[in-house]
Amino acid sequence: MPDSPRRAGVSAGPRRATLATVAASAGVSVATVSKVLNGRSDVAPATRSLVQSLLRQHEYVAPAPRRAEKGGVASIEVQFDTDLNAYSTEIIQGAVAAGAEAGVGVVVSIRKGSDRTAGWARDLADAGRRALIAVTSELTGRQLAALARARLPLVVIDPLNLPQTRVTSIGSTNFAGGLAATHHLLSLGHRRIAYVGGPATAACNQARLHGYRAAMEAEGAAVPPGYVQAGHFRYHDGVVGGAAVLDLPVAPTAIFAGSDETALGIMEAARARGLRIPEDLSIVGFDDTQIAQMASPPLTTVRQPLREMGGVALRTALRLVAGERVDSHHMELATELVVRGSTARVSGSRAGVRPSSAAESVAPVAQSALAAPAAVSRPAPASTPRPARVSRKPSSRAAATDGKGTPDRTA
Amino acid sequence: MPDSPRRAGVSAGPRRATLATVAASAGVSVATVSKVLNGRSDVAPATRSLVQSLLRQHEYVAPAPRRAEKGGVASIEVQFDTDLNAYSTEIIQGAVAAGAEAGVGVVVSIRKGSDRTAGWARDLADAGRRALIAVTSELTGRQLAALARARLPLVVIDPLNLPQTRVTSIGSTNFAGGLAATHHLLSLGHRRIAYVGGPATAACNQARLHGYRAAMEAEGAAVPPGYVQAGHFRYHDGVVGGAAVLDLPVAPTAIFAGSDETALGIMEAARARGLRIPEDLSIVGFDDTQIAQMASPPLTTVRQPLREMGGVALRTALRLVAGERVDSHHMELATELVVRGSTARVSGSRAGVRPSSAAESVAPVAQSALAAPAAVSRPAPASTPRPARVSRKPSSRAAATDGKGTPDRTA
DNA sequence: GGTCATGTCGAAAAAGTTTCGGAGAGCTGA
DNA sequence: TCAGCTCTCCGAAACTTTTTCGACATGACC
Repeated sequence: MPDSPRRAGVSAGPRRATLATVAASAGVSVATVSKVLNGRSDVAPATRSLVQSLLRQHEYVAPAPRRAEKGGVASIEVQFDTDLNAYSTEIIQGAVAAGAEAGVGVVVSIRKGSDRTAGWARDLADAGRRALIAVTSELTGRQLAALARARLPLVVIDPLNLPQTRVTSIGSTNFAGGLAATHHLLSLGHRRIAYVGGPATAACNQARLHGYRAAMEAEGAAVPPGYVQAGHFRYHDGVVGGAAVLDLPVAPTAIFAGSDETALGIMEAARARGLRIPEDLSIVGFDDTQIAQMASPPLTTVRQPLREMGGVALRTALRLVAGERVDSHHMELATELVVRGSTARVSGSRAGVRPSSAAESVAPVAQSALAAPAAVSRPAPASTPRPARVSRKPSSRAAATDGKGTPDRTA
Repeated sequence: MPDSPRRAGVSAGPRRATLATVAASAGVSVATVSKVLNGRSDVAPATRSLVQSLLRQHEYVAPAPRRAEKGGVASIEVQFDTDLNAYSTEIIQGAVAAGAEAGVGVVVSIRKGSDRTAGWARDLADAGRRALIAVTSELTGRQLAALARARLPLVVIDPLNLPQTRVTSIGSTNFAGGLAATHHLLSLGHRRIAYVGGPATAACNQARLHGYRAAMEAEGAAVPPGYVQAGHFRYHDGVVGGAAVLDLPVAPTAIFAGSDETALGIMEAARARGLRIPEDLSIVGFDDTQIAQMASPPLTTVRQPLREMGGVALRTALRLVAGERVDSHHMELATELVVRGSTARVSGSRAGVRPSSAAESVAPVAQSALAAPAAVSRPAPASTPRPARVSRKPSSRAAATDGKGTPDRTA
C-alpha cells in the first residue's frame, strides 16, 4: 500500500503516536484518551485538557483513514479570507473544473486569519481534506507548522506575504501586467497616470506597482506624490483613491487600477465629478473578471488567467498529496492586456485613435522593457508554463470583445 | 451466533450486523470482508461479489462513524448548471457561511444537466455528500428518482421547472419584486416601461413578468408587443434585448431587467446609443448582486436575499438529512427594492415635458403605433451603429437623438 | 521437475470505541 | 458520625475493524 503509515519527511524515525503512547504519557488509560478525542462527556475537565495538550504534543493524527473517507470523500479545500467577489468566483470556477476532472470535491470556505486557531489544521484533516488551497491569505509560521503536522499540503494563490518559507504558490506575471497596462496608456499619449492599488505589503501589488513605475520611468513620465494610492483592491478603495487623485491640483488623465473592482470604483468617482470615460479619463483595470466586460464602458484591463490559476493550484495540490515533488515552489501564469472601451487617446480627440495601432505599439515596448531588467521578475525563480508574456495583439480580441457595444471609437 | 439480519424498527431486537456476521455467513474470515469493504486488491472476484451480496443482504452499515466522518466528512454539494457568476457567488457565500456554522463542508460543483447520468446520484453519496442543493437547475424525473434511491435529500434554489413533484425549493417573492420595481418606475412618471428577462419557461421569470404586468395594468399603462423580451438573465441578453426595445419605434423610457447582469447589458446598449442613465433611460435590475453597487451609475434593483437563500437551503438540507420533516415544500424569502442611481423621474422633470401629461399621451400613441406596424421591430436587429432612430417621442427626445452621444443635449 | 512470480486468503497483531462496573466525592437524614 | 444515596470520573475488558505477514495454490518459464 502506498500510504503506509509514517511516510513523512524522513521515513523511519519513531513510530507514529498512538492512543497508547499518549495515554501512557498522560498516565491515563487508552479508553480515556479515546473519549477525549471523541468529545465524550465523562471526562473531567482537568483530565481532558491534560490529554488534549499531550495529544498536540505528540502530534497525534487519526491513524486509519476509514472507509467513509477514502473512496470518494477525498476533497480539497479552497479557503478565502474575505467575502467572495468576482475574483474569487473565477478562482473557484477553475478549481471546481479541475476538481471534477480529477474526481475530487472542492470545498469552499471563508476563514479570516484569526479563525485559524490551534486545532484548525487538524480539523481540516479530520474532515477529510487532503490539501489546502489558500487564496490571497496571509499564513503565519505557526499555521504553516500546523498544516505540516497534519500532513496537509498547501498551495497558495496570490500570496500576500512573500514566500518566506517553503510554500508552493501560484501567481501571475504582475510586473509584466503593470508594465503592459501603463505602456498602453503611455502609448495613447497619457503622461499623467496614477495608480490606485492594493495593500502596500502585498507582493502582487508591489509587482504591479513596480511595473507601473518601470514603464513610467522608461518613458520619462513623472510620478508626482499622491499619484500612488494604496487600498485593498475593493470597490470602495477605488471610490476613495480615485477621488483622492482626481482632486489633486494636477489631476491625472489616466488611472491604472490594481483590480477591476477598484477600477469600477474609480469610474464612479469620475462620474460623480462629471468626467466622461474614456473621453476625459482613461482607466485600466486588473484581473479581467466578469465585471470588466459588464462595465459601461467595458473596461480595458490586464487579464489574469484566474481560472487557470485555480486549476493549476488544484492539480498542484493533488500532486503534492500524491507525494510527488513539484518542480518549482512558485509558478506564474502569463497576464495579457485586454483593450476595451475605457481607454482612449488623451484629451479625447475623437478621430485618430486606432486601437489596433495603439495595441501593436504596446508589445515591442513591453518586451524590450522587460528584457532589460531581468531582476524585476524576482518572484519567479521557477519553470513556469509560459514565462511572462506581456501583451498579445489585442486587435482582433478587442474588437470581438465589445464588438456590439462601442463602434464609435474605431471610426 | 445470532446472525439474524433484520434490525427492524424496534431498537432492542437482534444486534446490528458486523463484519463477523457477514464473514460467518459467507464462510470467509473477517479480514476478507474488511478487504472487500475497502476495495483492497487481494480478493478474488468471485469472493468479492459473494461478500458484497452478503453485505447488502445483511444491511451492513459502517458501524462506528469514526471521528473522521462525524465531524467533517459530512458534506453537502451545491450544484450549478452554468458557469459561476455574481449570482452564484452570493449563493455560495451564504451556503458556505451556514455550512461553517453547522460544521459541514460545502462542495461546489458545476454540472450541466446532461452530465447527470445514471450513476450520478450514487457517486455523490459514495463521495460522502449528505444532500444536494441544486441551483437554478432543471431536474428530470429520472434524476429525482436516482437521488431518492441514493437517499440524498434535495433542495432546489430558484427552480427552473415548476415543482412537479415533491421537491423542496427555496425562492424569493419574485412577483412582489416585479411589482415593486415596476411601481417604482411608474411612480417616477414612466409609462413606457419594457421588461427584459429570462427564459419564458422559468418560474421565477414568469413571476417577475407577471408582477410587472400586474403593476402596469393597475396603472393603466400599456405593454405593447416587443416590450417584453426573453433571454437567459445574462449580460449578453441585456445587450440584445435592450437594443431590441430601444430600437422600437416607440422606445421605452424605462426598462425593468430580470437580473442585474441583464441590466448592465442594457446599460451598455443604452450607452452605445448615446442615452444617458438615468436622465434618458431608467433601469431597474434584479438580484442586487455585487455588480449592482459597482455599476456606474449604481443600479437601482430588487434585492433578492441570495445569501440568506443559500443559508436557508443549506440548513433545510441538513434538516432533511436528519430526517426531520420540513414545514413547507417551498419557501420564499422577501425581496426588497433598493433605489440607487439608475432611475430618475421621466425626462428629467425639466420644463417642456410635464411627465404626467406626457405619460397620459403616451399610452394611446403607443397603442396605435403598435397596431399598425408589425414590421417595425425588424429593421434594427442588434448592431445598428446609429440609425436616425425612427421615432422617438419627438417632444423632448428628438434633440437627444442626434446629439451624437454627448451631453450637449441637456443645454 | 525446479523455481519463481502472482493471486488469494486468514491468523494474529494493532488501533480505536464502547460498555459497564467500581472507586471516590459529596450530600442528606437520623 | 455514619449509613445510604447519587453522581462524576475512570479503566478493564469486550468488541469492531484494519493491516501485516505468512501460507498455500496455481501457472509460467527455464
